[in-house]
Amino acid sequence: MVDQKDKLHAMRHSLAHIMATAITTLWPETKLGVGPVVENGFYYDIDLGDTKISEDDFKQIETEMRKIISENQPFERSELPIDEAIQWAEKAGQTYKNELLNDLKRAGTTVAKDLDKDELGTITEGDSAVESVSFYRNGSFIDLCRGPHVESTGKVGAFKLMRVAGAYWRGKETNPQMQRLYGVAFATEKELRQYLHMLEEAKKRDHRKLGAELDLFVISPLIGAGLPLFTPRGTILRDELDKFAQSFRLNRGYQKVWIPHIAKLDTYKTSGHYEKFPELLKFTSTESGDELALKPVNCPHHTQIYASKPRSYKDLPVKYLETTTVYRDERSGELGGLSRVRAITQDDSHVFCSEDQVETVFSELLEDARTLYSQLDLELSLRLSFRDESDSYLGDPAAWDRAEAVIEKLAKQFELEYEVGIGEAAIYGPKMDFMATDALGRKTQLATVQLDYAQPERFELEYTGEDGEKHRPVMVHCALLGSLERFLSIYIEHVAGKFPVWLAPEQVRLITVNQEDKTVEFAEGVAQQAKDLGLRVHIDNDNVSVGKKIRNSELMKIPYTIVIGEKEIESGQVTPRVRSDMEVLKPHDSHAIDNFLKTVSNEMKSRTTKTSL
RNA sequence: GCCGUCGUAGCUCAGUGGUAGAGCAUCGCCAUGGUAAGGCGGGGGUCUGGAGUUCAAAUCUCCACGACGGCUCCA
Repeated sequence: MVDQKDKLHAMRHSLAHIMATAITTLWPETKLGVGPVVENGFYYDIDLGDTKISEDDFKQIETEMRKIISENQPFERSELPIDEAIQWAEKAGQTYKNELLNDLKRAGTTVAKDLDKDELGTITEGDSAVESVSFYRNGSFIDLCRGPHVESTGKVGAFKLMRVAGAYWRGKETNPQMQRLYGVAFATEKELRQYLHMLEEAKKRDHRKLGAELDLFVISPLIGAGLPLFTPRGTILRDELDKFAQSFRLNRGYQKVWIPHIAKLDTYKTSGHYEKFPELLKFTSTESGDELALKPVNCPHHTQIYASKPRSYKDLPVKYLETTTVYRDERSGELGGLSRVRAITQDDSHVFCSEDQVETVFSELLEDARTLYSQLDLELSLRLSFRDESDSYLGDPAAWDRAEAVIEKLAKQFELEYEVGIGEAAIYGPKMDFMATDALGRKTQLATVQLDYAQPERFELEYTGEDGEKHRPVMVHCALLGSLERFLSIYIEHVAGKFPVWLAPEQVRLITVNQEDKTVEFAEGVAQQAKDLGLRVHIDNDNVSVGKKIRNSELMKIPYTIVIGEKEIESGQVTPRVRSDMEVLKPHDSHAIDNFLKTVSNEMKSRTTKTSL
């Protein structure tokens, strides 16, 4: 098994070399960057000066690659002293490789992050961190490379060039931008075809496509990019999800609050956001002269509710809950569908508590997140986001250490799978992020629980302790869904638009067989019964065929469709048509109308994903 | 913001320099129906916007805007 994985890795890596070989054959002036293996394939960064590769060139490159593959050139490894390697790079005009080699010589690494830390600025003659480097040769192509590779170019499996993208040299925005050519590769043609097929399937459940088809949200270029507008159906989804996520915390004594969406700029100067985030959206009120900003976070507002009166240790923990929208000026190229937007609605909560209450508050939220996500059928894992050694964090380092220790302890206690992300912390404290895995196996951060020692300090929050002294509370930030927008982008794709009954914007559709008064009146009666049970029901009385209306209902992914005609009016029985994905025990039974509606209503209340019809 | 691709009717798309098209949707008429598309007809486009080349531009060139895929960023 491990061998297979290593072999595939070598194939992909070898393909990166073969692609570089093809490109340097076609464009001899090409300067090469790096060409590593990535998930499902490989890429190579190249710089052709003013010439740009486009996807139209792929056919030519692929043809050249196949030529190299059919020649079955052996991959030969050789070792070169570092100084000779540098000479080679200079002679070949490979400036990027030259830079890498010099870093290797100087610091023994090419990892930019490590280099930044090191203060190994000078190279003394004859002294280097690395003695020699390895090269791989196939045909006339030579590349600095650690390997390993397959034996020869003929043994690389199936591949396809996918796309070309811009990528900064060594990932730094200030560096020149190179072109990155991505390819996918698998051991066999069959696996490649399966992968490409999976991509097609993923496209079908793209939340942007489903958002339009199911009439959930729209994005108007006039209103602006990254500012989605939710239709009546989409708003039902938002509200139901939000109600569900809030219910956990309401049960634990959280109290709802409300805040305005703007604040004086001073707020964010105090909180520290102003300094750190230039994307803060500010504007000036001409009347008062006050500088105002749209809120990029909710915590400062909530701190001021806390600070509005003296607090005793007996009041703690104080728990506020609010689903509200924050505004961030994300850069234009970063926006996309609902996953990155400029108006972000968070199901946010803030707890003000003493340090010895942190653990309880935190573990309650962990518990809730676990229940919530399992009910939504999403798998969770944890990422503990801790600080790195840079100085861009607020607050006392000793407090940070305590906080990080508490978080790691809880992660272990809950026996959740976790990884530690160094440098992923928020400016004011460490975080515990919940990574949800969706139906396509992709991991996204959704829920987050964050400890904060910094903001209570900055806003000078206090409570009076048992000892009669003033103490500083600790804040715990939490969003269980994260942002409603991003959550929906994942969730819509996870369920492919087939929402469980309790979330479906329309749960029951009544289709009339004809437009006679008798039929319409009967359907209206059924609809009213359904509404009385709290169900979301629509009547389709369009003057088209029954078959067509059934199809429309199926396309809209309505859980239950029932046809109303002579038979139903006389018998008072209906034969529900159940959406194709739902587990049905006895599909074509007929049910008394009120029993049917009650069953659906119970399914809604229990938030089940199965049907008991 | 940067690199690449794309922008034709509400949607999906055809149209390579010479009179703007199809399917679906919409509207009307006929058909009054039984579990995934009934029939016929009508309306709808400054071909994203602007400038240029040309006798002639949806089509070629440049600029702007927007969308998509990446990079960078993400409180």
